[in-house]
Amino acid sequence: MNITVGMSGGVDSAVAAYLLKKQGHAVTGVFMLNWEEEDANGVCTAADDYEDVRRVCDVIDIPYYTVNFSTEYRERVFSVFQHEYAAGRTPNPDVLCNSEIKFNAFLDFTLQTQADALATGHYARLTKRDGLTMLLRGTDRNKDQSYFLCTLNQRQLNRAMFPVGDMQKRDVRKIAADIGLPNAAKKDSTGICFIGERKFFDFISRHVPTKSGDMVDVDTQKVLGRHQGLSHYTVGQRKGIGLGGMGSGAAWFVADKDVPHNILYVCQGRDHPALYREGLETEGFSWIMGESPAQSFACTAKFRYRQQDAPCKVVVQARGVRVLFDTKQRAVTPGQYCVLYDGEVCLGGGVILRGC
RNA sequence: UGGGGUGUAGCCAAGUGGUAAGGCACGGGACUUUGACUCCCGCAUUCGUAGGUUCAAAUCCUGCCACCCCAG
Repeated sequence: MNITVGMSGGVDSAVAAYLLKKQGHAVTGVFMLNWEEEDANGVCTAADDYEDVRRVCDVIDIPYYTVNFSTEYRERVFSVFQHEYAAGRTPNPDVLCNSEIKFNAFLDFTLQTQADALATGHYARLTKRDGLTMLLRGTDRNKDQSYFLCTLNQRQLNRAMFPVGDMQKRDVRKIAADIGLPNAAKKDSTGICFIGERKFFDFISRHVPTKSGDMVDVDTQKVLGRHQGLSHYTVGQRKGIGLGGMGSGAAWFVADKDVPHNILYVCQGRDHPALYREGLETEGFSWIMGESPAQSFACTAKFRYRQQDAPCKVVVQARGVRVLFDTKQRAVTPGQYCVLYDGEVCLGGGVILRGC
């Protein structure tokens, strides 16, 4: 097969490319440049990453080149990111990036280049069942990235390959080291995909209009201070509230946001009841199989990445799903994705409209 | 300008003669392909201020300053 590997400069995609080449496929490494802003130090990290791609591909001995989807990224991912924050929600741009850029704009592009499939270094697995492509959690429980792939559809998954999805991260690094890949010990990348680690407060300030307002105690309704713009806060957040020396002495957390009135509601104590929700509703829901398994059913849910699965009941609604947790969950956050799982199988995901 | 009280880090607050607890906030790091959470580390040579007593004072004494309360 002719396989294009989306290469980031990291070990996972590098080893993915190596494994496919070793299996006899015709592999081409492609580096995507989707964000052209320098970081706080004036450094363009993408240049360093591409340099790693070059060196890796030389070692593996495969052709490589770079493509630029920064326009598509800005229009289809970043604009949504901005609108969501402006609306008081906390978006997950990386989920959107997978469905709109990597496995959409980029996938289409690679197919036009005669590639048969697009491989990435994601920790997730694919398997066929009844003619459908199922998305499974990555074998490495600590690295599982199926959450980020929750909105991919059959068309996209049918052309996708995740060569390291059934491996442990440490084994991936070992292979990288064994074959002499220069990035074998490179630190895992973090931050928004393609944008990278940022001082988030400043980043939001630059890209989203913010307006300061009152911080109100959810219990007493008293104004305790000023917030610096609702977009800077996420439900359940502790950092940045700046309150101290009051009440019980415990830390304060963001309980809720009133966007129309520009009020940040805060509460004291990590386990304050105001932080808990019985369930949630999503706006729309993307089913991996194309449709829901039933009108209502039991399964587990993650409503943020790297969170333990919460057992729940799901009811499919006209738009989206309604999820009722077996036990109350802390900090259900509008804008984040609620991803459903049936054991190893990722059923799909939808954006959280509200906790309830 | 009679009486009483209080002044310890950005905030709250232990400590009443033996060489500055703790919490919150904040900063840094770890974790992490979102944002958060979490964890770890750091954070008052100094206790309103000026003197005095003492081997030794945030702790005792005196003056001054500030704030609060009661009475005027």
